[in-house]
Amino acid sequence: MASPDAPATYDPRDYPPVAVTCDVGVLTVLAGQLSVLLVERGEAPFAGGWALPGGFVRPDEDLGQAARRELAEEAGAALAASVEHLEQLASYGAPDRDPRMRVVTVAYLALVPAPPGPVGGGDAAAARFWATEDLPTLAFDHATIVADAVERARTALEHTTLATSFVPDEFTLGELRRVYEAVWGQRLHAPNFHRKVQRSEGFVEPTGQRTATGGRPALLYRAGPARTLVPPLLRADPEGSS
Amino acid sequence: MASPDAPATYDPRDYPPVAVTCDVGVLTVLAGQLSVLLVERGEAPFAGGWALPGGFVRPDEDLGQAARRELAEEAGAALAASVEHLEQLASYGAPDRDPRMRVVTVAYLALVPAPPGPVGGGDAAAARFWATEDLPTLAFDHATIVADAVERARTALEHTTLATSFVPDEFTLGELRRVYEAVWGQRLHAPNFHRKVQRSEGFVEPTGQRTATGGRPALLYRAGPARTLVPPLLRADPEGSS
DNA sequence: ACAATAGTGTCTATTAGACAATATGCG
DNA sequence: CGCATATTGTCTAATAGACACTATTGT
Repeated sequence: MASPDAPATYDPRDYPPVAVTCDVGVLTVLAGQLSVLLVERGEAPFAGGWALPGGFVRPDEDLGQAARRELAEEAGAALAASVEHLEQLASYGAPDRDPRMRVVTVAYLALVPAPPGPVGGGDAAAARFWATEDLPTLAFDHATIVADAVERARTALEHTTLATSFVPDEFTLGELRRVYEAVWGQRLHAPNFHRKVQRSEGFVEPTGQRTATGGRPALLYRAGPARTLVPPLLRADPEGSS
Repeated sequence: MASPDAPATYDPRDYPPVAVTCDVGVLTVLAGQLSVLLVERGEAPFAGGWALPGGFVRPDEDLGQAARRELAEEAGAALAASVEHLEQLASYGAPDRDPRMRVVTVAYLALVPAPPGPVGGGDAAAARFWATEDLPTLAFDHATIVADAVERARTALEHTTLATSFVPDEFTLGELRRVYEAVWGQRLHAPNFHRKVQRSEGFVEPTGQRTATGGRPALLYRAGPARTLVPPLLRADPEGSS
């Protein structure tokens, strides 16, 4: 780790202190909109502003553990328990990203099904989901982190089965399709989507049950064992090729 | 960042110190083998062992800058200058990953063309490329980081034009195909590869020049403006779908 | 009947993957 | 020539994308 013959002046103990935090971008699909969980800050800096849930990593805790703990503390145990997927997103460490001191944050991406009621129960003064298309001003560099989280989610849906993390245990293919439509921001052709999902080995498994939702009852499915989608489900036009 | 009402005991200044480092996995294709640059450690822990180039992030430096600086210091300016692509890979922060103290490392992935001569010129006692299939025992958790870097490179070649980072400015499609074969560890059908590359808008541009290499002279190409590959170039069997 | 959602059939243009064949250098 | 590598032609099975159509509920 230490450069083998770094000058003695670079003993880390001589450095100005560095803090390491974890921030979590919790995404869900709410009312047809890809949404992210934000908490209202109670203290400076950015007191009263909105930020991602997160906080300092404790001495004996791994980074992923810290992300889960902070999520439970700030957004409530119920929401933390509903997290179906948690992965590391990226780290952000611009020297001036926190006015108090040097802080490097390791950001995580979490996916949850739409919560049944209002979120809360955590320490934060307020916690709610915001449509990613209509965000308030965010503290620190959290707008960048959210943008990166959204982009990661978009590509994850192409190559993995993670879309099932946005729906309840049992779901219809229509619900799954609406997840794709919300995350990608584009309409999908229902009949073709139906077949492509079923052709992807291990993506979904029928339960045998049906639901009624105002039209013809739909078959219910469960997430299958596959984690990657072969072949991938590609967006029509990701954003140009260059 | 700070949990709005975290107990006062979690002021970061009270914590045992945390250090932040950057480690760089420099990949290249050497002698038909996907290879990674390792440096021999001069000091404890793991003195005499092999590790990724890297070191402590300095107070006023961004994470990516630290990665570039450490690379130049430990592997020589020539190699650092040949880096055609540098991206953040992931962060590693298990509490006991460094025996000296709590160290969180932000790992970067760099891609370079095969170096013309031996690497070196840096501070490290020794620096050389090792085939990723035949690595020595690595210090810290660097074996995990290398494995993640290799996996990232494999999928990057499917969806991006980054394969061109492994070859010189001007190259033949045969050289490009051999990069894919080395990184993916599988043979590719030359005629079909040739056409798929040319059909991918903006992947490569002909220079008009030719080379002779023992067979029919090949046309030389340059990297095109595209950064993403549409359609993607998919591996035959990535590793199963589940 | 009509609206609404689910699901199937089928056609066509495109593509992937395999193989054959040709091109052009070297000894 | 014979060998090696590059490049083009072409065929076939599979796929994507579009559209028409049928199915099953509630009002």
